[in-house]
Amino acid sequence: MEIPEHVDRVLSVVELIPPGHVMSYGAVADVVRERGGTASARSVGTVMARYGGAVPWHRVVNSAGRLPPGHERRARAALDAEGVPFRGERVDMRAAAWYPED
DNA sequence: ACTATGACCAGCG
DNA sequence: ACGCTGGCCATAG
Repeated sequence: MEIPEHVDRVLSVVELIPPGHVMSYGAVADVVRERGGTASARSVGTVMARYGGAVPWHRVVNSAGRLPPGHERRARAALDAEGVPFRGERVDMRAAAWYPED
């Protein structure tokens, strides 16, 4: 099967996220655009839903720090193991949010 | 916490 | 190319 270009761009950004940190869908979209591609928060979510299995998808959360619907359990376990700080059910974005330097 | 509205993009006919 | 639809969103009220 065929992997579209924009999908590859999104996935390569997600791969950059270091363990112990997270990025929001919107932030990933921003980086993709900085890199000359096109993306929106929602399109990133769609890509993750379909092709996220090959990358650290659990490091991508929404801007409120909520985990992806249907994967809360697994994401929580993975993030927990990496030492990502939580505030109740949500990731503490202030402490865990990450953005690439260049 | 919940709803409503906005905005953007890929997929499909 | 074009319009339509829906999405693991964002933000304001």
